[in-house]
Amino acid sequence: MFVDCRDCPLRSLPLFRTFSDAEADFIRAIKIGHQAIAARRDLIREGDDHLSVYTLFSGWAFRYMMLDSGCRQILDILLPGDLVGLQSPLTGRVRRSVRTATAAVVCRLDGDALRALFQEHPSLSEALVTTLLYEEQRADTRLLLLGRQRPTERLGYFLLELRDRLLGREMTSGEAFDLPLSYEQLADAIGVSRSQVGASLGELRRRGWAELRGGRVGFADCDGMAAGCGYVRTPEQEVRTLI
Amino acid sequence: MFVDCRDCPLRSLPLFRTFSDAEADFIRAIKIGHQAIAARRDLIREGDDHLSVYTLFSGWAFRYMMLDSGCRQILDILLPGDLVGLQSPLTGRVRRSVRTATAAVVCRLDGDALRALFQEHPSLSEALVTTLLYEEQRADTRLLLLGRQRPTERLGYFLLELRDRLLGREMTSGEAFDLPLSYEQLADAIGVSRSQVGASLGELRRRGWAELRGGRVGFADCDGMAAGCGYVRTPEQEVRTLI
DNA sequence: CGGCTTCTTGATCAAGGTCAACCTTTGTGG
DNA sequence: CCACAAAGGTTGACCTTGATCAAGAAGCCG
Repeated sequence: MFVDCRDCPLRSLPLFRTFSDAEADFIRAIKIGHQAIAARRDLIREGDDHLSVYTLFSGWAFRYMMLDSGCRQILDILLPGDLVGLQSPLTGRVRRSVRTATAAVVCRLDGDALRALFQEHPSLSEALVTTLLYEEQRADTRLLLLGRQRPTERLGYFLLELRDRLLGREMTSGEAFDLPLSYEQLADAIGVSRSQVGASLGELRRRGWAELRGGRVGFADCDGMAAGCGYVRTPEQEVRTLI
Repeated sequence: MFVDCRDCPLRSLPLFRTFSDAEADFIRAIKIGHQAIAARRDLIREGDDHLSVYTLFSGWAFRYMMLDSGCRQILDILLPGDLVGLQSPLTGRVRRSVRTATAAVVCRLDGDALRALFQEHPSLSEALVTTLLYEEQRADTRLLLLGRQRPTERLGYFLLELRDRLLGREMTSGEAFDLPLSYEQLADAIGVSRSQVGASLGELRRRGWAELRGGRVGFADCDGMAAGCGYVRTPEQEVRTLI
């Protein structure tokens, strides 16, 4: 499978910045090709030193870190359009891994050639910095969540944030979406135990906010849930650049 | 007080990337001037929409977020050389605040003019992206810490990371340093309660790793402490750019 | 296709961890 | 000398965890 960047269905989403022809040509030139990956496979392993950069084209994945004790912390959920592994070519070895949650397709880019972006496409590098700053904002919010929120609020926030990100990618209407994550993965993402995930899901249901059944989350009262979980929508639109 | 960027004592630290003459001229041109700030003052307040960007010149500060409940989470400690508030001019309004811990001096830059950096200094924008990716790595580690570590390890990790960052700035010999943070601020930084900070400090002392007395941390066994707290030194050298 | 294994969900429970509140001590500056 | 802030410790109440188990779903293999 080879999808020309011009025809990339992600690119037409209003979520992503529009490219100039020169920028599109550049990205197409450093694109190596698409690559299909099965579910639950590591795309990048801690300590890897390779130079590839990927864009998630379809499917779900997540970045994570492990402790020696075997504990895992999921740092972020990756959705289509997200850039994966930019660290390697720029900062060298990285201490985190990336794993698919579902079967996925990635668009593989030549990491070394990507560095020419800064020399040749200033607007694109500004957009990249803006995207990174936006990611930083999301990371800060996750930090607040893990440091100062109760399990139920963490889970509620997590689900609401996912919903908004999926809305931007037109992957949900907003009422419900398929959540391809197990209890254990949810637990590792919000920093609680598996049993706590069960209890928190029960509480979300009891309050009439949301429900997880058969791998699908349904939202009954987003506004109430957002208020109860301290969720504030951060507009993602027109901020992200798709490389 | 006005310090010419060429004479900036921070710039000569091996921690920071060396600048070309053209880059130094550019930074000097967008520098508005130094500004002294008292301890415990907000430099940036949540929701502010101003266009200034700062570099912390001397003193300690921290980024933080508040919840409606009044809970605070300290997101990161800012040390001399750190860039503050880059988000505002690029992404617009931000949801976090920056407060000084000690009396501090900041170097104020024209945020709008800073955007010309991408057009005019490609190497500098690559260095900036690398610095942001390095910050992301630190944020990921804090996430792991908050999600999956016990209070004592969180505190130990926090202190070891601070020590390494101060070493890079030649602000400590490595044996001890002044820590201008209250118990409450430590608690807000590592996501535990004040009483837990006391208990954790006691445990660090009991294990013969480190001790906090009179606002000064002393390290007795860094290697043992690093092993016990899961700390892995991430070399900060030659990664950071000082704008 | 059927039977086997493995994984996931969802619950319960005791053990242990954490918090907010309170108090005393220490140190600082007026 | 006093007022005030922070350090440092204690307590009971509450929350979270890890273990365990049973039922169901999903995947694998002959």
